[in-house]
Amino acid sequence: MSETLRDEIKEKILNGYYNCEKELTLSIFSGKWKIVILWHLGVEGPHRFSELQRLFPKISHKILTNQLRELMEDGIVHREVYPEIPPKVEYSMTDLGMTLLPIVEMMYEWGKNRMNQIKQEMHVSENDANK
Amino acid sequence: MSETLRDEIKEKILNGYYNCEKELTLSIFSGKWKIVILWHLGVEGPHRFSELQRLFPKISHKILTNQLRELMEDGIVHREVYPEIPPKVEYSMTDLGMTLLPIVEMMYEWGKNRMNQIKQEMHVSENDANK
DNA sequence: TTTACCAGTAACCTTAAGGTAACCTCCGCA
DNA sequence: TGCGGAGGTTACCTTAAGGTTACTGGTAAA
Repeated sequence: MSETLRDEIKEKILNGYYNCEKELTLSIFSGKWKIVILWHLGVEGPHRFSELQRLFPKISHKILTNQLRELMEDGIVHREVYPEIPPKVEYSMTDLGMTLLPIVEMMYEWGKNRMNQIKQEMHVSENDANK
Repeated sequence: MSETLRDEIKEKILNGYYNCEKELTLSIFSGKWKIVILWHLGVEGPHRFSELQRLFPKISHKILTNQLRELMEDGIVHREVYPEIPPKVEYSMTDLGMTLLPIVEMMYEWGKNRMNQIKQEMHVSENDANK
């Protein structure tokens, strides 16, 4: 089977876990940090591990490794090791990963609009409370 | 604050849990059955509870209720109760929900393409194994 | 009288995702 | 001698999502 897909996902495909192909897509980028990682790698280009750490101060070392590894196994992200001292490891989007970007961008636009609506409603209800 | 958003999500917004607005979007439709529910309601129109159950034989009663309730709380799905015997409850997309459909459709297209690639690679590797 | 339909609720259990904290390695440098 | 920076791994813990099972209500049909 495909060499660029996590075993867990392969299993789900074979077991008929998915009702529809869109759930495959969701499996790829659902993960607490994945879409933001994709965004940075896709829009800004390759990043070192420590750069990503600095971008997301709240993510722990292990979790970042983990999220990147899964993205790699799914063929979305490429890992390039430079044999230097101290080590340098760069993560970048694969061609396949880039095809995911339009979806992420739509999610960004939708989320931005929705967030604005929510904040407006929030202010309205604050005013209501002050009556 | 907004009356059409789950308390859990409101909390996440206030706590600065999200790094970016796209994660709000993801929160809305990440859930094992949500995107397929959205798809059916969005493309085919309103459905009764029992119709949805028949569409997804593997989903349990409680889980379906749960997924629908969350979608309602987030303002994506509308619930209409008809005071009949036996009870009739119809679920449909809200206007807000419909704005989510393009994203779901892109996820479907991406997933379909990716699934085809995977199946091709699968056959290739099967042939390799038979050499 | 019992069964089935339709929708919902509550108690409980299981698993996987996310997170913490400690370790390791290789080297340069003070 | 020992610290610091690069990236990584391991053991362990916590939480929430998903799931099973069994209960409720009212009525119509067998």
